[in-house]
Amino acid sequence: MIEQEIITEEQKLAARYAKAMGHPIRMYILELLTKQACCYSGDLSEILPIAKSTLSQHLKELKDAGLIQGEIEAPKIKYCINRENWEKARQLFKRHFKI
Amino acid sequence: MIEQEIITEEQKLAARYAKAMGHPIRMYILELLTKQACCYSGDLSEILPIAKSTLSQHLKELKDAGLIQGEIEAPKIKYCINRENWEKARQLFKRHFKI
DNA sequence: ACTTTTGTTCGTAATTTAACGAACAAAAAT
DNA sequence: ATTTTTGTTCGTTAAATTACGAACAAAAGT
Repeated sequence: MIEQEIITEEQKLAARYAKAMGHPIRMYILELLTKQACCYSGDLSEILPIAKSTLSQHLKELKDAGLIQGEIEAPKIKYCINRENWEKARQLFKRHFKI
Repeated sequence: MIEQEIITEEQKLAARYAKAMGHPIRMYILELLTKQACCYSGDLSEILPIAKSTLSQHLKELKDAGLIQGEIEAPKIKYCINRENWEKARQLFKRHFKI
């Protein structure tokens, strides 16, 4: 055998998504985006009690994990859920929680 | 109003659970425990490619998040899912992912 | 009483995360 | 051609995470 892997790729991916969701601010953003399709980071910046640079970091993490995507609508950026990966995450957690 | 909270307690709790799940090792442990009821940490120690002290830390995190519980069966410790909190997490993620 | 088994705690180190303000970049508006 | 708006990047700091081996503790077995 080439490599004896104990932890599956699916578990790694599920952990990756979970980690991205593992902060109240990011959980808030994700829930907002599943409720209302899209939002501008400026809107979030007004609502959330954090510096805009911090918000930018959180958005980047969600983007890097693949859970959201940003579309330029100059000079703003419109953020939406990344449907494809969101569906993947949904399936993984569905199995994880046996829903 | 006393305090203008933007982020709900449910979002905080969901983020707490997500954070606990946000590591491949912990995801593996949780999935194992949902598949086979219980396990001893010694069993995990044999399977997983990490030091037993590191495993102990991961188990403590899952315990602190409330997702698992340990029962002493001297000299071993038997770990199980914490059914009550697991159900709470399941409900939170069910809503989060609209499952 | 001693040894073994089992798992935690301690001490340490490297890395990552979270947070801020300041500086910067890009494009729209004036 | 400036100014404004918008959001990222940079530099920094503090705290948390991940990891290890060594030391320790508790209880069972000999």
